[in-house]
Amino acid sequence: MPAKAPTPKAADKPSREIARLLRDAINGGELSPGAKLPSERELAESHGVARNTAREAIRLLTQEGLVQPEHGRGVFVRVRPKLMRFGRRRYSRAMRQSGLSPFRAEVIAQGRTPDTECRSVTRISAPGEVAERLEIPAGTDVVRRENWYYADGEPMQVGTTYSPWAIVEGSPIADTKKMGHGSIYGRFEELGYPIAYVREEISARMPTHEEAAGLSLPDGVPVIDLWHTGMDDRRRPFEVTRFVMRADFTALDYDMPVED
Amino acid sequence: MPAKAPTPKAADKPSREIARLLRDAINGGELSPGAKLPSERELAESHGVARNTAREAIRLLTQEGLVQPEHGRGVFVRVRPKLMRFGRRRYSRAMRQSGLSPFRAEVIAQGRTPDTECRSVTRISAPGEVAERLEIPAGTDVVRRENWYYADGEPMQVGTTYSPWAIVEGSPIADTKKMGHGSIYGRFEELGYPIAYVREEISARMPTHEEAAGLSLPDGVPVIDLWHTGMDDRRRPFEVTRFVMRADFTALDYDMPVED
DNA sequence: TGGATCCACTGGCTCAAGCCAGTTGCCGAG
DNA sequence: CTCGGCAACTGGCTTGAGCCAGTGGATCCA
Repeated sequence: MPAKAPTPKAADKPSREIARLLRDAINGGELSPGAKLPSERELAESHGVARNTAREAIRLLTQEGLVQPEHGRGVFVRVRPKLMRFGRRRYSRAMRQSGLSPFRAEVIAQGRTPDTECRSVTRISAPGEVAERLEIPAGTDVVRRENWYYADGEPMQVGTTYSPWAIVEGSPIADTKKMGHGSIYGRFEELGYPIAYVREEISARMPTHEEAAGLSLPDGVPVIDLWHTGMDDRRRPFEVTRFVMRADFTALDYDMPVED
Repeated sequence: MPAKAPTPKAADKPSREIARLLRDAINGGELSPGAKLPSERELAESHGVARNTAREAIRLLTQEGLVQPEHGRGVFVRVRPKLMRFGRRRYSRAMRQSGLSPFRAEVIAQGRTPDTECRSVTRISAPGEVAERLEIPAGTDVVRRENWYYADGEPMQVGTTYSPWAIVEGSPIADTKKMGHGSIYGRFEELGYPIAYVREEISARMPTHEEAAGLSLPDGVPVIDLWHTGMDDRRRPFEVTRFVMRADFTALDYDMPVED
């Protein structure tokens, strides 16, 4: 009869218990987005634990992306941004010249202001993962363009585009920073490479330090890592872009018919 | 001439410095995948810091997914699993009856053993995000099937499928656990809903506690959150599935023609 | 030989204390 | 009234200590 379970409650570790209480308060609406949590010291005192333990609870919630500490100000319930839906991830030839990339279109649709910046254009020898996708020998010369995409001034994604030097030599693609992403396929068409197929390979991971810093990512936000390959009507790849996107702002939609 | 920069090295916080050293050792190959790191106490002593500080360094690397602590054994360099590429995410009618889902195909291609388990089949009223996608009023009765997917016994993804009760009533879909995922579209076709279009909406995020526990996710691994909607030839949705997948094992490939 | 036990080792978690570094509002000098 | 500086907050990070809970090899007993 003594047994071992008078308290099935299992009274979790204090840090997890505090995290649970706060999580419930957030999900239950008692703490709404943007609200300030009690300070670490207050939490510690009110729960009768050391400050480190309260801190650990907050760390857990931060990792879950529920909450965001701001040095000197406090800990705030994260405002969940609307996901940017890069709607129906289909590519139409019309987009080719329009200069309206899926990114710009979506940002404008959300009533925000898009901005794109080409940070660098360089000629390098192709890294393995690029060469593979371009179906060229590793080490072949390629042009690398690094583009940053902003919404209301906040960086949202980085796209690094590679094209074989042999194809783009002499074209503005090879040396000009000023070139909207949307119109780039027009340039390729002039070069004899009309865009006809695209392939996208998607994975997700935690950002590296550099990415987290560059994209001003809060803790606990993963990135979507998307390799985009553009191919001509004979399925010859002529351009690959690696996008690194904030996962908390990004959703990708694909829509496709089922084949026979 | 005195200026302010005799030490541009900036001597980072000790925990970050230790993390950096370990990271370099891992990336540089001195510590190869599967290798055991020095214990927390050793690290602390050899760097002249408190154990907590060494611990913090390891926490950083864990969050980056570089390293995995195992209670009672040590901290190990993560073995980066090969991504499972759910190749060319196109759906062919042939798949309809074959019982060979993209998941099973990929796992077998990797020389691993797939397994699928239907954990529950229940009748519930549709949550908002399901109703929206099924284009039915929220609260309408739907059948919910929860499927778990394993490779070599390890859980890789969970798929929760919802279909309107009105459609599947009487069919094995509505009450049988034993039903391969691949063959489900055959059933729907019998019911007058041939699969003709699919839509997939993809985002990524950190897992909830339950998901992390259920999928035995190590710290610092995000999940891919994929809503899959199956539609018939008139674009009427009849089935939606929400997949939650380990991002460290998953890559999704889409291949599509560019429209005019 | 085979099995249970023990112990030295690992990470997990907490405590109490202290100093540093952003942020903000208040208050007093000009 | 304005501006500078201070003080009282906030989180960030470290220390050194202690106990708990898995792991796995050595050891001892039947």
